[in-house]
Amino acid sequence: MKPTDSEMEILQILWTEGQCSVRNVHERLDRKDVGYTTTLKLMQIMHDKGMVSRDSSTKTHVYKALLSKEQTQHQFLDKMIDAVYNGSTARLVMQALGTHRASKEEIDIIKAYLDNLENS
Amino acid sequence: MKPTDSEMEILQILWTEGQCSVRNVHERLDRKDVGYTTTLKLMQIMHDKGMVSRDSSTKTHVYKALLSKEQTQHQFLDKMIDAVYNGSTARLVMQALGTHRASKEEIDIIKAYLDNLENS
DNA sequence: ATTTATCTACGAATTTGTTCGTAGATCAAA
DNA sequence: TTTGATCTACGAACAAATTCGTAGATAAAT
Repeated sequence: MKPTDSEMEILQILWTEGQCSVRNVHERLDRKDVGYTTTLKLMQIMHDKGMVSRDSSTKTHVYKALLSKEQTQHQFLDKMIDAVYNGSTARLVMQALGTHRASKEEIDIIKAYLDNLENS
Repeated sequence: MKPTDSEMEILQILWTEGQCSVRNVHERLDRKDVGYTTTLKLMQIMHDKGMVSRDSSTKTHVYKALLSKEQTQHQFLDKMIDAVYNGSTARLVMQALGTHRASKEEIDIIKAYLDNLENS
C-alpha cells in the first residue's frame, strides 16, 4: 500500500523522531497550516491502514512508523524510475546529479560508492 | 501544474510516440483495463489544462505533449528528493544505484559524468 | 440509403484523499 | 469539585482524480 503525500510527510517525521504524539507531529509539520484534528485524523487512518503502531496506554497516544524507511523509499524510487524514466536508473541518476548540484563531498562519496560497486 | 499519475502515463506515451490519437494511447496503455472513454476523458482534461495540444481538423483528433519531458521529470525529481530523501541528492543516488544494480557501462558513464562535474 | 463502427462531448457516479467541527473523555490546576 | 486545557473518536463536508454511460456526429462499408 503506497502512502499518500500527506502520509509521507508524517512518516518522514516518525522516521527521524522515532516516536511521536499527534501534537508532536503536528508541530513539526510545517506545511500550510492545517487544523490539529486533521493531523489526528490522518494518523488515525494510517493506523487503520497498518502503517503505524499506536501505544494507547496513556491519554496521549504515541505513534511509531511500521513501514520501513528503506523499503518505502525503495518503492517510491522503483515507481519513479519506471514511470518517469522508462526504467533507466542511469538517466535518473544523471539528471539528479546534473540539476541538483551536489557538493564535492557528496560527489566523492558517490564515487567511492561506485568504485565499491564495480569491485564486487 | 503537476501531472497526476494517470496523466504521467499518457505523457510517457506521447513523449515516445511524438503524436497520438486517443485510441493509439489507449492501446499502449497496458495498465488495468479501463474503458476507452476514460482515456478519452483524461486526454480531454489534459487538453483543458494545457498539457497537450490537439489537432481536431480530422474526425480522429491528434494529440501532442506540450509539457517538456525534461522539465517535467526534473519537477518530479525535485519533489521526490525533498519529500522522500529529505533533500539529500546523494542519498537518492546511492539508493538508486544500490538497489537497481546498474550495468558496468552505466556505472562508467556515471563516473565520467561525476569527474566532469568536479572539474568545472 | 441504411447499417455499422468509431469518434467526440459531457454529465454524473465513484473513489480516494483531505479537512474540519463537534462531542465526550481525561487530567491538571485553581 | 469546578474550570480549562488537551486529548480521542468520528461523522460529514469538501476536493480531486478516475471511471463510465449515453447521446450525437462522422465516416466507411454493405
